[in-house]
Formats: sequence, C-alpha cells, structure tokens
Amino acid sequence: MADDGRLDGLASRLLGLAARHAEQVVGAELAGAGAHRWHYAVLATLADHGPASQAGLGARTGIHASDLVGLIGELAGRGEVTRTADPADRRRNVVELTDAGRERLHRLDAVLAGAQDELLAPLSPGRRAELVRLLRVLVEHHGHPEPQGHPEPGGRDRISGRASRTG
Amino acid sequence: MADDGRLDGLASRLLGLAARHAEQVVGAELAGAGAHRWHYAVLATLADHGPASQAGLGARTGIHASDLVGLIGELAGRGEVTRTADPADRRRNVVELTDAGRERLHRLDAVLAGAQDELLAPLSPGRRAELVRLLRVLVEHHGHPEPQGHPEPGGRDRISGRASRTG
DNA sequence: CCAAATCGTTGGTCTGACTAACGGTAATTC
DNA sequence: GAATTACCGTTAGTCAGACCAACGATTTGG
Repeated sequence: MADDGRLDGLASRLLGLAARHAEQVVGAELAGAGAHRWHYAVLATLADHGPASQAGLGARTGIHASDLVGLIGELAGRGEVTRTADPADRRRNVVELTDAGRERLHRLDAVLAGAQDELLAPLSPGRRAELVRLLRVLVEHHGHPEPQGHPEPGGRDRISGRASRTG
Repeated sequence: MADDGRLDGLASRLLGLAARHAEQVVGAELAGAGAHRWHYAVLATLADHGPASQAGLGARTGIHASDLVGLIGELAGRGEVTRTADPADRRRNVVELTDAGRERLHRLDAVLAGAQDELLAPLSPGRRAELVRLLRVLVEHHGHPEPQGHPEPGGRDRISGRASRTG
C-alpha cells in the first residue's frame, strides 16, 4: 500500500482531506440547486427546532452572526423565511420558515441525500453508520473536552484557541 | 441524544466539524513548536520519500506550487532543507533534508503524535484505527473515483475537479 | 436612573487555496 | 539546428470562509 509515508496515516490529515472532498461534493451539488451550505443549515435548523432569533441560529449552525445577516436577508428575499421584530424583545428578530421555505428544504433534502451518497459511495451502509458514529464522538468531545479532573500532564498554559460555538 | 436535527447526522457536516477541530488542535500544537502544518508535511515527505523537486513535493503534499516557493525558502533559511539546482534538469530544484531538518522532524513527530492523541482522546485504539481505515477509503476513492468506463452513474455534468465553485 | 449585557448590523481583517502570467529550461519536431 | 511545445519555479493577485471590532437600539439589573 501507499502507507509508507507518515502523512498517509495521520488522522488529522485524513480528516482534512476527506472534509475538503465532502465540501466539494456537497458544495457542487447544492450549487446545482442554486443553494449554499449555509442556506440548508438555516432552513434545516428552523424546520427541526422551530423559529429562532438570529443569535439562536448562529449558535445552532455555527454560522457567525455577522455572516448570518446577509444570509437571512437572502432567504427572506426569496420568501423562504420571514424576519420579524420580536414583540416581546425588540432587539431580536424572529426568523421563521415559510411554506416556500419548507418546500425548498424538501428539495434540498433530496439533493443533500444524493451528495451524502456520492460522498460515502465506497462504504457499505454499516461502515457509513460506523463512520458517523465515530465522528460524532469526536465532535461531541470537542464540545465538552474535560468535565473536570487533572489539568494536564506536562500541560503548559493554553495556547490561544479560537473558540468555536458549535451547538 | 442530540440527533433530533438533520444536521447532527450529516456525514459531510460531521467531517467538516471534526476536521476544523483537528486543524485547531494540530495547528495550535505545531504553533507552540514554531511550525505550521506545511512545514511538517514537507519535512515528513522528504524523510519518507527522499529528495524531490518542488513540483514533486507539491504533488505529494497537495501544497500548491506557488505556496511552496516561500515555504521551501523558509525551511532553507532555517537550514533544515537545501534547495539546489538539479544538474540533470536545470529547471528543477532538488530539495533535500539536512541533519538539522531531520532533527527538527523528530521533534515535530513527537508534537504531532501528541496532537493526534489529543484529537482522538475519546476513542479507543481500536476505534482510532477503524476511523483511519474508513477515512482512508474515502480519500483513496476521492483520488480514483471510477477506475474507468461509464462516465458516471447518475452523474450530470462534470463537477469542476478543483474549485469549490465552478468558475 | 445608570450601568452592564444582548441583539442585529456594518465594515474590515486574516488565512488558506487558488489563478494568471512570465522567464528559464528541456524535449520534440521538422 | 531552429522552432514549437511542454514543464519548472517564481511572482503577483484573486476569492471565499471564518473571524473580530465597534456601533446603535434595546433590555436587564442594581
């Protein structure tokens, strides 16, 4: 095999390569439907968790609040979501899915499913599930690295890490 | 579990999140040693496959030729690689590892191993190997999507091989 | 009422990966 | 052996994604 090199077995590198590939596939597939990853993320989140403020959407999707502004504007311009001032808290905008948005989400669901299938083509259903399981452990661990306990063996001060808010 | 949402089970999204996390961990760890991912990639490739031209390095590491210029310059400035004109083909530069480079690679090997361990902390050794196995299947498939023959099953027009955006 | 915090918004920054073009060199063809 | 074609390294610039800084409007809490 071609695993004589140190790079070929490096989990971090394989993750990066696979993720890049996934982004390509999904991005291209969604672009064919005139959409972006972010559009799907917002529509899906609204469908799954109901109306939300932009801050709430940002927390769930991981999309930065500043990028969310234009994104919601775009979706609202297409009539797929509504952005209305929250009467209970007038700082907030309540973003809500419309019927058109739900319809579009359904189409994008199909597109996404196709993309996933293309991505995972070389894996059997069982292997795909296993992959998802393993990845989910990693991302969940990322959210809660250490509940409590010893700081770190040989641990120096934390290297400034950019926190990511992944819900 | 928190898998009530469509995003939470999406392989492409999990890959992206995990990869981002990996980049953070590895990047921070390497930064603590004054290095970038690219430095390690180049040093490791040279150690594993011997001297190479910059084009060859680019092909193996995936680093773009234009970015490789400054990178090799940096490593050469630190005395960790030598860049000499190939007498057999004077278009080429032969990039070669020095003893200092080998020594630095050893240190970075340790750093990288620590980063991988931190990354994969929540997984048992068996699970880690399984993850690497699955990811490698994906990445290899990416390189050789279809051995030959039929254009693509269900495939529409060619997805632009490189850019995330068709342009 | 005043201070602090939150939300949406604007504008700018930084980085990684890419493109375009060019001079120098090699290989190929006539 | 001159011209054409292809390749290598280099420079400069583009582009998208993720982020930060700061602001006005608003709510919250002492």
